[in-house]
Amino acid sequence: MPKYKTRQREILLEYLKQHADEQISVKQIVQSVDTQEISASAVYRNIAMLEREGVLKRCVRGNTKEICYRYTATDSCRNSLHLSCRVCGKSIHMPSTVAEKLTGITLEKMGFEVDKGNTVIYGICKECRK
Amino acid sequence: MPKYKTRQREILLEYLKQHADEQISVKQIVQSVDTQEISASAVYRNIAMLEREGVLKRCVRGNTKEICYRYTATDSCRNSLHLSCRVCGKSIHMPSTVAEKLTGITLEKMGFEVDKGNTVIYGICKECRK
DNA sequence: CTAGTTGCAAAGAGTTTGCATGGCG
DNA sequence: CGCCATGCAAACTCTTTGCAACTAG
Repeated sequence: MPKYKTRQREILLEYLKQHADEQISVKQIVQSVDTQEISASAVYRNIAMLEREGVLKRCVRGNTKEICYRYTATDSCRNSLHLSCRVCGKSIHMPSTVAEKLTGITLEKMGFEVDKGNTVIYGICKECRK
Repeated sequence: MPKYKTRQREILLEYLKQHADEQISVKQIVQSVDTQEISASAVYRNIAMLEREGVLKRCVRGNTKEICYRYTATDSCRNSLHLSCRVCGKSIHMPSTVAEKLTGITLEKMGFEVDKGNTVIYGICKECRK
């Protein structure tokens, strides 16, 4: 939660919301947003802050060397497991019926309580497997 | 499989074997090995080659910004899921019987093939739940 | 001998930081 | 007005690359 509301922050948040389903790198953001509107350093500073605040979650996309972020303010993400394709970078929401099954097994067999909102399962999605 | 066997490569492979259980970044390697023995650029070039050859596997380490590698000539870690406790920080290895069950469900229900070596499930462990 | 490999230094790429200016509340 | 945020440019760090010298096979 930023202290002030600035035009730059609105632009950045708007961009992030529009890409809420993807995992994007800061570099990508910097290259996508209009540099006339928001400078690179402001992007970096804001991203770091949003990560600190828990609005963005750091994740890694398999086939690049870049650290990526996912926008997690929309609480659709908060309590569900996500699958992340290391090939296309897509983030897939796992239906709660399936998620409950997985977390149930983990709890039963391992005594481990899965934090769904914070767990990302990496692998290869249906389309990319073909 | 390198074409030639050089002293630098032996040093690097020796280092990697000794850290086979860990996920290390190239930066770490560069800082650890004796620069008198092997230059940074040789480390980078060799790591890239070993990755291409499948000897090293790129993987994700949760809380850092670095891309890490794991030596996978020994396939001990390659095929197992890990649980990470948010409270005590412990990393727990999940037995393959349980892991197979989870990945099986994910594949069946979602068509998603889980990359076990790269996935970390966050949550709270048995002891910390009490 | 030949082709792959190395070290060095320079170039690149991405990210962080210091500082003066600007703007939100 | 006070403080936080921004833009710019410089500094930094990590990584890649060009090139001449070296070396394994």
